[in-house]
Amino acid sequence: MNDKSKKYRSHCPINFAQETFGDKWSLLIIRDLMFKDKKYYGEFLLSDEKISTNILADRLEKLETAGLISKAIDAENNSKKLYSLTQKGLDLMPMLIEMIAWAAKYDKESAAPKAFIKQFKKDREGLIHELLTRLKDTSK
Amino acid sequence: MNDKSKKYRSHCPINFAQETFGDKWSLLIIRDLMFKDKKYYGEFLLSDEKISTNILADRLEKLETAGLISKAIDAENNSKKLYSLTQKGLDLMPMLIEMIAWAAKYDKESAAPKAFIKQFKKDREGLIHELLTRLKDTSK
DNA sequence: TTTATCTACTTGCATTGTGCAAGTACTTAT
DNA sequence: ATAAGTACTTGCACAATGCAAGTAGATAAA
Repeated sequence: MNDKSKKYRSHCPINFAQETFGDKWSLLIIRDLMFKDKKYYGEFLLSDEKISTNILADRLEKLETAGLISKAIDAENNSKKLYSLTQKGLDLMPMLIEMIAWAAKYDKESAAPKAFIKQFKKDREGLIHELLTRLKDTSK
Repeated sequence: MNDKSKKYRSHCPINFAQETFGDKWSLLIIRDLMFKDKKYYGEFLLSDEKISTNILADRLEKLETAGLISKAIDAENNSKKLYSLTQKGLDLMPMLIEMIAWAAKYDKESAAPKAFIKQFKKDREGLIHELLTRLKDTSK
């Protein structure tokens, strides 16, 4: 996309979300940033789902354009770039947590940690708060 | 897919969700069933995003195979088929509500009803309960 | 200081998915 | 008996994805 004139199929909120991060890969990148403390290009490439490098580059750029993530030079190594979630990206956490809870319920082989699901059922708000706090700490 | 051997890229819950309904159209169909009281093939075709008929047929089949929706003959008209959400599909409501809230926050032109967002902020659980109750009533 | 390695990409091409237009089959209304 | 409604299927062009290979700048090792 060269200009800012992205045309949405509609302004239905579900559609807006869909068009922003609803492809096969974007949410996996956000997951890696949000729950797996990944920060570097090379780390995203290592995820189980085996994203290919051209798609990763494309999605990182789209997510940055959409304002969900931001990119910076790593202070300790100028050849590395540091990716992180913006507030807009962090605000997806409640949605992702509901998604995880749903998948944990319906996927018999779900890899969702049991402690996570247990805490979700007991204290959803506390879980979200804890995760956000941890994210801010690790990015310092 | 001919057999049951669907191979997931991983059993990460985010990925499971993604592979179940993470294409460009599935969530819009679920939205129509969940919030817009649509039930018939022809009604889905009329949505603002203009899904094409071959894609709609394909997604309805996939969603049924995935157990998110079910299909029945309309009692009042044998040429019509009645689509509805299963429990597995209904269980996506919390996630969709979070998605709507996120999109309403970040899309300046969001079509999300203000009353909806207001109630979400004030009483999320009550909103979900109300919506589920209404769905069960209208399907009677 | 040259060479290798690391990191983040880009490019090319085959395969797969999507979008549009048209057609079909069964059911209901006239 | 004929037309219209409903839910699809088919064919083909175009776009997105997936894989393999290549490139460019920064850092580390000889």
